[in-house]
Amino acid sequence: MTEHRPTRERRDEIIDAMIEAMAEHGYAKATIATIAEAADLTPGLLHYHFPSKTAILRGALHKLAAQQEELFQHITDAHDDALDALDAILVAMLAPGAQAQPGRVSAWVAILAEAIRQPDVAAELEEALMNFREHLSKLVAQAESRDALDLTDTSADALAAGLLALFQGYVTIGVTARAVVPRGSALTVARRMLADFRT
Amino acid sequence: MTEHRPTRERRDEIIDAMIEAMAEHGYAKATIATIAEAADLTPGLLHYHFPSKTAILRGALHKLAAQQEELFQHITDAHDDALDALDAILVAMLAPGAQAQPGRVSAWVAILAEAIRQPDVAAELEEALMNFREHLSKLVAQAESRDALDLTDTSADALAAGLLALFQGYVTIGVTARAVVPRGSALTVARRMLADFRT
Amino acid sequence: MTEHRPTRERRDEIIDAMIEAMAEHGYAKATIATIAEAADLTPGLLHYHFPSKTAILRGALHKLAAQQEELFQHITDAHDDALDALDAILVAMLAPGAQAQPGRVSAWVAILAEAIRQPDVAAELEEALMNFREHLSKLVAQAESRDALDLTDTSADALAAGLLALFQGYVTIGVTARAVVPRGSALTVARRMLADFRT
Amino acid sequence: MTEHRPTRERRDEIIDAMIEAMAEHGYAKATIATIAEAADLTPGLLHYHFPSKTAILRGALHKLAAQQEELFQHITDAHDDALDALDAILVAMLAPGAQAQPGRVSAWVAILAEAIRQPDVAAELEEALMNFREHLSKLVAQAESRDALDLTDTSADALAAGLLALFQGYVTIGVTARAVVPRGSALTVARRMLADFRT
DNA sequence: CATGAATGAGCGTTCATTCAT
DNA sequence: AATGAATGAACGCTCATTCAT
Repeated sequence: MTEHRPTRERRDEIIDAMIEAMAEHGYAKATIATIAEAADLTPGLLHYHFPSKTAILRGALHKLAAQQEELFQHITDAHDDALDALDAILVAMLAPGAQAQPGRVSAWVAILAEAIRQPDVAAELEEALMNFREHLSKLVAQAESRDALDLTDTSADALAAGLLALFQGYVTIGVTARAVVPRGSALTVARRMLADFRT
Repeated sequence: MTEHRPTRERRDEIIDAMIEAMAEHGYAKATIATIAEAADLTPGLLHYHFPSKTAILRGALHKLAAQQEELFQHITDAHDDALDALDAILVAMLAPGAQAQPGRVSAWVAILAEAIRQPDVAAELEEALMNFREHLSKLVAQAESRDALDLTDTSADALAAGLLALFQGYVTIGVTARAVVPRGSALTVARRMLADFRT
Repeated sequence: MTEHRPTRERRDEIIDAMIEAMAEHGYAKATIATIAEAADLTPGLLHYHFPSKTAILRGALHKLAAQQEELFQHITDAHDDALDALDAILVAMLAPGAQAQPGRVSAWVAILAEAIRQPDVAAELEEALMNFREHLSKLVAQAESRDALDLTDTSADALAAGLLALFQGYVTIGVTARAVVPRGSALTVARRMLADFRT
Repeated sequence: MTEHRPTRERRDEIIDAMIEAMAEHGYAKATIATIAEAADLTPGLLHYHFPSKTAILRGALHKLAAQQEELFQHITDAHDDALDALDAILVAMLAPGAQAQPGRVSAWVAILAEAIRQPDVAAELEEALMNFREHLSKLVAQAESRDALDLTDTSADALAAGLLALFQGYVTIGVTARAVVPRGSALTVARRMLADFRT
């Protein structure tokens, strides 16, 4: 019999189990039973701690986003110059072997797909992406204010969104059709895509 | 009673019905019954023409890809200069209102999600993306050969893949979290991302 | 394997099976599986023919009410005099052994209980009871027009509703606490309750 | 943390909570968790004080019946004449607005429904109804002994049961199909139904 | 080719009850 | 006496697939 533990900890375990399950099978096949088994729990317990499967999914999305945001923040803190920080983020997202946890990426893409048909997931996703964009936007704006970037005809938000789209696209293709992107080319290309904005 | 018609036409109708159904509800809710109704057929008949639901999905992916490829080809044929053609493709993919059929985009993203867990779908998707890349790659290579593009440190395939990733990312975000991308910014940003490669 | 049959017939079989199951166990315990087994069908088939369990319940209510109404009509047709018809209905409802099918009565009470929490069932029930009342009301009004009944201070609808309440009460108590009503007393008492209205 | 209190009081609180919960949602939706919340207790504690959910239900039935019996007794005590007391009970049960607590009535009908499938509940219900009948029976017998009622061809128990059926029927219809009974007609009709027994 | 009823495994969810603390 | 996490069986329902006609 499973030991008793406070809800807070159990919820976290369940979320981790869902991420794990989604990484392998996508959301639809990440059944309550599968998740429960992965966490060595019973199906009933999952619904004791969460009102629905979607709620677990939202929890997973929130956690993945928080970890990503944490990574961005960590990189940002480690660099004095905004442009350096931006480049370091490019490296973290696109360098070969950067996606250290391919499972997490699969889980992320699975969440994207769910967002299409579950409005509450879409809302949570939008919030997360908005946070990422804000983070990138701040760096871009800082660089511009030091005349390190030229945003003529466009805006910090626009460029940040473009970078986000680039990340998202590379990641998605990486999971579904790896061979399309020449090995190691993502970082190089992304850097040159950013180059024209540099002064 | 529905009139008898050759398999080839029926298959096409079924595929259209699946695309339509997926556009509205995603893959999971695009049930055989729903598709059958949309195509004004009976569930049994779908399995007469296709061995499985996945097979219909592959057909849908194939058709959407073919239509996209056709669009690329049409644009390419209409421009003498490779760089002009590339720009026209950017416009077609990213200009505001370019995604004239948001349903098709939803269907496309739904297919992406399925590709994660269905290897045969992933294979078909990879083939389609590879074709797109080849098309873009050819245009890039042509432009380079005329010294209109500078691919130092990278390759035509790499740049083509980057553009593809950018399209994919913008499209995905557009469907799931529209507010993240400032209205009308996609095309402008994409053009400047390409600018550094121009000579 | 069960033979194929048109939906109309299957629906009727399923409704009968639900009535049977409710008679024995009430609605909550009349599970889809139980009903299916009683009709020698598979659970999935029940949902092929009905959208929900409640829909089957509504069907059962409709059928029971129709049969009751048919009985009323048959009795009415068999008597020239409205008062004779009313008395014959009292006999049919309250005479000892009148409730030839105690199971049907149990099913009816189970439906009553469901009507409390399912608004759509309540609506269907109200319609059925209204029909009964109308039928009794017409008989009462006929009798009054021939000066066989005196409705001073009240109305045909009111008396009809009172009779309905009396039926309902006797039937309910008969199913849940039989010993409370002295054997054979229901018809006698009901007749005397009606007596004061007679001229 | 809830203060410790003797079992007797806790049991009463739990029973009240169940009545409250049933009034709103019927028996099936009156879950242990809901009841516990309403009583500001924990689920585990309910099973400390009661062996099962049915036991709580029996307690609720007992309490509602006791309150009804108390009302009957109070009315009886307030009238010297048995016939006056009977009439006052009719008023209390059937006058418009008499059912001051519609929730209690809903709870009562919900209990009726449970009695169909739970024999121990049926036994408790029968006992309660028997007590009501005895009470009415005593009043009827008293009136007869004073030659105020004529029970030729029937008995005090029979008439008492008939009145009980009438109450039950009006109450049941009132909860499930209010429109069937013309507003304010119940008391008038019931009085005339009793009239023929009067001397 | 075509129909649509039939199948059955599997899904998310509920909930009375148990039990370690 | 009290907590609240844990259990597990059962529920209504979905749906790709099969098949008699």
